[in-house]
Formats: sequence, C-alpha cells, structure tokens
Amino acid sequence: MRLFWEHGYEGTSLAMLTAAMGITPTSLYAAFGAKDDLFREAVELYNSPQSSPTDRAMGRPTAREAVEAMLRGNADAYVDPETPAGCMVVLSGVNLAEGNEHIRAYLAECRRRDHAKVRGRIVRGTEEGDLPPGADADTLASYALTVLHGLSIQARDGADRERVHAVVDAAMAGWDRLARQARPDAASPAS
Amino acid sequence: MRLFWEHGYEGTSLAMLTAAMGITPTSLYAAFGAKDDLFREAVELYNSPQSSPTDRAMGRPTAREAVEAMLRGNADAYVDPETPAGCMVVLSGVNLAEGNEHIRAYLAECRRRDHAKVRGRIVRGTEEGDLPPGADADTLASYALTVLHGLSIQARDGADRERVHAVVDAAMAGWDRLARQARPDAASPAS
DNA sequence: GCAATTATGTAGCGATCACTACATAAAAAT
DNA sequence: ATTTTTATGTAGTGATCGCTACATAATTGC
Repeated sequence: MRLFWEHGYEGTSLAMLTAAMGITPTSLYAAFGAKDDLFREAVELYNSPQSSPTDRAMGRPTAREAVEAMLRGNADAYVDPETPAGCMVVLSGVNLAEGNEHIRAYLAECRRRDHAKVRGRIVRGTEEGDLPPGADADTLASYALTVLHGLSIQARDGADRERVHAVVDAAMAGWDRLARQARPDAASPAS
Repeated sequence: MRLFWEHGYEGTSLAMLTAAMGITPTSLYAAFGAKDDLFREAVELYNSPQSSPTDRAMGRPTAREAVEAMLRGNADAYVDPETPAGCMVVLSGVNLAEGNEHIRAYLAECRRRDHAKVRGRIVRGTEEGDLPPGADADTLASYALTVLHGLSIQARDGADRERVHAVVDAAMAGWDRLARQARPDAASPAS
C-alpha cells in the first residue's frame, strides 16, 4: 500500500513489491493474483472505514462541521510524516500508459463515491435545518472535494501541517455565504 | 506536449512520441536530446506566456479580479475538449518510478513559481489598496493554488465547464472575508 | 562534380517490465 | 509412512523500456 501510495500504480514494480514484502513473485501471485488485484486490495485497505477521516467526519452534528472535519482530518493525514504525502486515491493513478486506463477509472469511481458521501451529508444538513433549504449540495460538495484534492498536491509539494490547515481555514471562510446561495433550480424564497 | 500532458512523463513512451511526430528515435534524439530534455521543452511550451491564462490574469486591475481570472481562465483550459483535461504541470509528473524524482522536482518548481506569481500579485493588491494591508498573501495564494490544483483532478474526472465555474464561484465566495483576515505577524489595526 | 557534413532510418543494445513454467520444500491427508 | 496437496524459490518467458551504433540518404561547401 505504501509503495503504491508513494510511487503510483505504474511507478511501483513487482520487484519493489516483492522486495518490500520479503516474498518471491510466485508467492505474491498465489496470494494476490495480478498486479491490479493487489493494487485494488491496497486501495481498499487505504479506504478502510476504521482509518478513513472522511467517514469519521461525516458523523459530525452539522454539515458544515462535517465538511470542515473532513478537510482537516484528511489534511492531517496528508502531511503525516509517517506516511507518503497526499491521498492515495488522488495520486496513485494519475499517469498511466495505454492499456491501464481501468486503474484511473477505478480510482475515479472511489472519488465519485467520496463526492456522493459529502453531497449526501450536505443534503442531510438541509433536511435537518443546519443549512438553508435551497443550498446547492452538488456544488458545495464539488467545492469541498476540489479543495481536498488540491491539498494532496500541496502536501506532495512539501506543505506542512500549519500550511494545509491555513488553507482549510481559507476554504471554510466563505462557507456560510456559499451555503446561502441557492441552487439554480431551487424555488425562489418568499422574499 | 499533448502526449506528456495526457499520459504523463513515464506513461509516454518513446515509441508513442516517435509515432506521433512521424520521425524515428534517431531524429528525435538528434533534435531534442534525452527524454527528459524533450519533456522540459514540452512543459516550457505549455507554460509559454502567450498561452498562459495565469500570466494574462495577473494583469487585472485588482488582486481579487486577478485571482478569479486565473481560476476561470485555467478552468476553461482544463475542460477544453481540444486538449487533455487538467493542467500538465500538475498532472504529468505525479507517478514516478525510482530514479525519475527530478521530473517531480522540476514540476514542483513550476508550481512554486505559480505560487510566487499569485502571491506577488496579492502583495501588489495590498500595496495598491484593493486589499487590506494585513492580508495574508501567502495563505491566500496557497488557497487559490489549492483550488486550482484540485480543479485539475475534477477536470480529469470529467467535470464540464459549468461545473468547474461553479466551483470557482464557490471558491471566490469567501474571498473578501478571507482578505480581511490579517496574517498572524501583522500589526494589530488601530482600535 | 566531388568531398565533407548533417540528417534520417534500421536494427538492436542492455535493462527492466509483468508474469509464469518448473522444481523443490513444507504441510496435510490417508 | 506414504501420498497428495499446498506453498515457495529459481530461472527465465516475450514484450517493452530508453537509447544508440551503424549505414545510408540528403544537404552543404568548394
């Protein structure tokens, strides 16, 4: 997982994997199947609920707190010196040769699910009243995930904890105003 | 440039490059040198001032307009169906095998220069008075670039023009409030 | 026209890629 | 104890990687 996380799918060779695991290619293939099977298992481990800051954050009492906690929890993980910088789902399948597009598609699907999680939490916020009823959940979620994905690049470029939290501060500064902007198809408020 | 843009440095093979250019490896090496030399030339072409939305945007009359124009100009380019999605500088050197770290370092330096450009434009805004004097230029620039970098991922994931512009709307919604937040070392305003 | 130079194509270099046939070693079943 | 099954290591598969020696073709200088 750490090798794929750091070097990406194609940047990680079987030789690197077998050396890190202390086993031979035969054993690796017997245990995990092909390279992309192993990669999927590594991504699933990365996304496991007990270690996912996103899943934990969604439980916060309000949508705003949930989004902010998601950004901060992930930001902390991105700059953790114990692990590779940034998010594995964002960074491990960007550069692919012809024939490996399914890796990108798989990771894009993971990101799409994250978007759906955040979007769902925001919708819940409008239902529970901590967000205005006309708030544009889709755009709010896209905005939150854009910042989240951007933080992966910042982390890879060496941003420290203070820096990424300052960016989260900045990202959240406009939240309330943003939430008041109704989605285009929402019914007009009765002035 | 388009091949490197789409597939990244290692995802683009010499065979792909020679096929696209219609020349043989010998001619390619005679004209451009090694693969990383060609890559650098491609990035320089990508970053050429006459086609850089960022450079054009920095000329806007206020810092806020400059940042917003930078985001919108790049966002338009990221979703242009005529070119690969997202930003070449952000996306072409993410996954690298051992031994090619200099490619990431080169692109990270490009991104650092973009940060410096935006930061410089924001500082100018504080000097010219269209931003409060204590505005935290470093954090504002980091925030703008985080959104910018995140937009590259959104574009790769298939976001369309409407979507990325909605994200830019969201990103700019908090700008004025953000600009009023003084940097930590700024002198306290009188009263 | 002829020699020197430059440009281009062919073929193949060693290295590494993901992956596997084969043989051996350990474990389980009978 | 013997056979069957499972696990593991060795060695090497064809393919492709970036790159280049060599030969030929086009161009240039005189």
